[in-house]
Amino acid sequence: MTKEMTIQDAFQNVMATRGDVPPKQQRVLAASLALFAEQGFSNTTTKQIAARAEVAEGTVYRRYKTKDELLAAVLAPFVSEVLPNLIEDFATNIVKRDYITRHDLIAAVIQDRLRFAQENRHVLQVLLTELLVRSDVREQLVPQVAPLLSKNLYPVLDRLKVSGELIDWPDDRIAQFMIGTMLSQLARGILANEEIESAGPMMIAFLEKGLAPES
Amino acid sequence: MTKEMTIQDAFQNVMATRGDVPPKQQRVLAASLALFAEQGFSNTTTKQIAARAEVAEGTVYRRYKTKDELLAAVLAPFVSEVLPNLIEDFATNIVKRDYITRHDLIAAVIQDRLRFAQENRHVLQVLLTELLVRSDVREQLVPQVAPLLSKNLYPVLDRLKVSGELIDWPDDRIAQFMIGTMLSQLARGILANEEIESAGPMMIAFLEKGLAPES
DNA sequence: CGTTTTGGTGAGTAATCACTCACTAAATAG
DNA sequence: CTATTTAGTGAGTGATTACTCACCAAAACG
Repeated sequence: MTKEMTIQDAFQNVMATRGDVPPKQQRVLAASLALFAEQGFSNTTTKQIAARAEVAEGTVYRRYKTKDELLAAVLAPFVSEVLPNLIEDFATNIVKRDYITRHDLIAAVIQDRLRFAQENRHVLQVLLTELLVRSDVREQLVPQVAPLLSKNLYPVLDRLKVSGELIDWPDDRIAQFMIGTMLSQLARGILANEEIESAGPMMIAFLEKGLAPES
Repeated sequence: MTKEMTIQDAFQNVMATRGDVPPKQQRVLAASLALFAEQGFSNTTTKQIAARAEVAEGTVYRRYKTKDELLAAVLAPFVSEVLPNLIEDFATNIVKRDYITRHDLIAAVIQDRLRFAQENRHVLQVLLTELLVRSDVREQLVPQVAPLLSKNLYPVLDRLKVSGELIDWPDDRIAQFMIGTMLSQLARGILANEEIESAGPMMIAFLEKGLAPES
């Protein structure tokens, strides 16, 4: 029942809210995402975007007044729609069970999120790059994502700690190790042009043992 | 006995080889590294570099003919001197012991490398960012780093697998999880402006359990 | 129907960029 | 000493950039 929402879905969500977006504007957004992922934001010119979207350069500036607004328009729906939906969906699915094992939790996190990372790897790559380079992006996104984890993931972790299923480390540290393990797979996908999916079972086993409580 | 070589040492090594480099050129390299880390390579202008190094803009181009060469000059000594030294040093220290436990290995990797990451976090940040964005950097560095791991780390891993100290997974997967765990800490340092050092013991415990052989 | 609004165009512009070059200063060589 | 090389300078340059604007076409409105 997990939603497999891609960035395209999110675009359409946002668009549905604001009336339908003309097709050429959608092409501009798609071209921007593709080029930002391939070359990075600041190595991409508005001329290139116009060329790939097959529109005039003026069209690029019709809706978004600056290149920065264009970046925001690409990333914002992902952060404010896609990501929250995914996390909340995960939380409600896990929380409603009476009893959760460590394996349940980790398998759920890894399997769904790995698919998600595979589908949205372009946005993730752009987001990651800009996080490293631009402090303004950092300062906007960190306070938006952090509470999502606090509200949805951390309560589940606490439940598992109480029932002796999970090691008693700070929630943010456990989250760090889970995210880091997935990140390593994403990095591998980018560096070696490798498929992400197949490593699932090993990642689950690794996390399951690494996060087991002290015997 | 681990060498704590910083990028400055590496600069001086390379400089010693090629005769002494004039002080203004060193200032150019230092200013470049600082600005690349703060703003990213392509958001940094040669004018800014000249200003921070307090030299004329022409001086920036005296030794390095293009901005790209300047990036290479900043990254190259790190990859071709600092990194190999570190890895080989680690390997010889570990290999000469008769018997290694999983704990020995992981503690050695984490403790030394964490210090290293802390000291060289600026170069690492630049390197990481450009790896995400520029395929030419990727294609130059991957084949230079991969054999280092194959020659120095993988034999040690194999020994541990044989003696039942380590889970029987492919070497590259084990390396991935170790690197990923450290990367997660680096990411945390960048995102939250947090000190890196303190998390050592938890990272060691996490990896030690996660990489234990199946009971 | 005329009028207004909306989406789209592409030549044009001011600013900025990486990079050059003619030149000076000083060190080194012979 | 002169001659040559090396380090450094900063005004200048052509190319490129993000962005603008006068204009057009068609749809929506009344």
